[in-house]
Amino acid sequence: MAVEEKVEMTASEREIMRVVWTLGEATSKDIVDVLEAKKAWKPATAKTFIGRLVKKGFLLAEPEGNKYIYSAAIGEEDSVKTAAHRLFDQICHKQAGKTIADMLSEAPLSHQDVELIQQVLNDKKKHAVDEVACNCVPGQCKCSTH
Amino acid sequence: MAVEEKVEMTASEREIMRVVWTLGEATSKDIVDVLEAKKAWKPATAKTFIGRLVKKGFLLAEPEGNKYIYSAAIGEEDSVKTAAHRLFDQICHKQAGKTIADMLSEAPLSHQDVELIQQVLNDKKKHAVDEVACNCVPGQCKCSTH
DNA sequence: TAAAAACGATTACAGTTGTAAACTAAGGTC
DNA sequence: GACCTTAGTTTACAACTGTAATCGTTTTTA
Repeated sequence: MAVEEKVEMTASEREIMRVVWTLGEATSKDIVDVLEAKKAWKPATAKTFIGRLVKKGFLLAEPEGNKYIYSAAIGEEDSVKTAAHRLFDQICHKQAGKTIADMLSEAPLSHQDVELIQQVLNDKKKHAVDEVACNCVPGQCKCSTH
Repeated sequence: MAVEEKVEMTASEREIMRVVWTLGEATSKDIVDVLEAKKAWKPATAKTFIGRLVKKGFLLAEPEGNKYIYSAAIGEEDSVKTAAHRLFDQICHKQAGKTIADMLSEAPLSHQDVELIQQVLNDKKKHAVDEVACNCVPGQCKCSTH
């Protein structure tokens, strides 16, 4: 089960996390260097985000000499999954299928990805329903007129 | 082509938009009533969001007597698509497939949805590549170790 | 017609976010 | 040992967000 992200991670903070997810363990210098190149952030900016991520509990800071070794407290996949959930929570369940179809049509995919998705889809075929139940409040989706 | 949302729509603002998308045209009262029921927002709160949406250009306000008739300046599907894009912009292209598979596996789908997705997937099969190109900065994804 | 209700506009105010400079303490360098 | 670099901490500050109260008008209602 995915980690519950009660606190939110912003897009900027995610940039920091990506470095840590990639490196496994990173010093602030590792992080600062990557983001200075990619986003032209000043070292102080990256450091602010590091501090906030530690405070939010997304980054672990292990003291090592006079500095810290940072590592992720949450997995990248879980985090992306949580972000995707947040998006889907904002739309009617009935629209989920269409939305996924949209994303799918625009995503760059490898043969392997296609294969994986096909497998999941096959499984879905067995459990699909005739009509997805609406999860909206009256007046907040067109289900009645569907 | 999807509308470019340079300005962002927050989750709270999207709640307002959903009412308008559903009703097509709405008065502030229509909106206030739905959100008062769903989110327990005070009328003033909903009105603040309405004002911000108008300023951001997501809502059109047509004067009608002493009030306004609100309508959406952007389609719901486009908006959801844009939001999905923003999410995918935050992850490595190589992860798109896996992420879609995750979302797919958790989404509530109807037979019709499954059919639609299967069609898109079939099309994808023809254009899938052997390996998706990484769109990351060095140090920000594990492509080198893939 | 005087009071009440409704509507939009203005103001408020704390918390979050993006962006960073300044400060401080520890370590390495000449 | 005096100084520069480095890492972390503190402070700054404007914009955006969530959450609303209040104000000024207009419209409805008793």
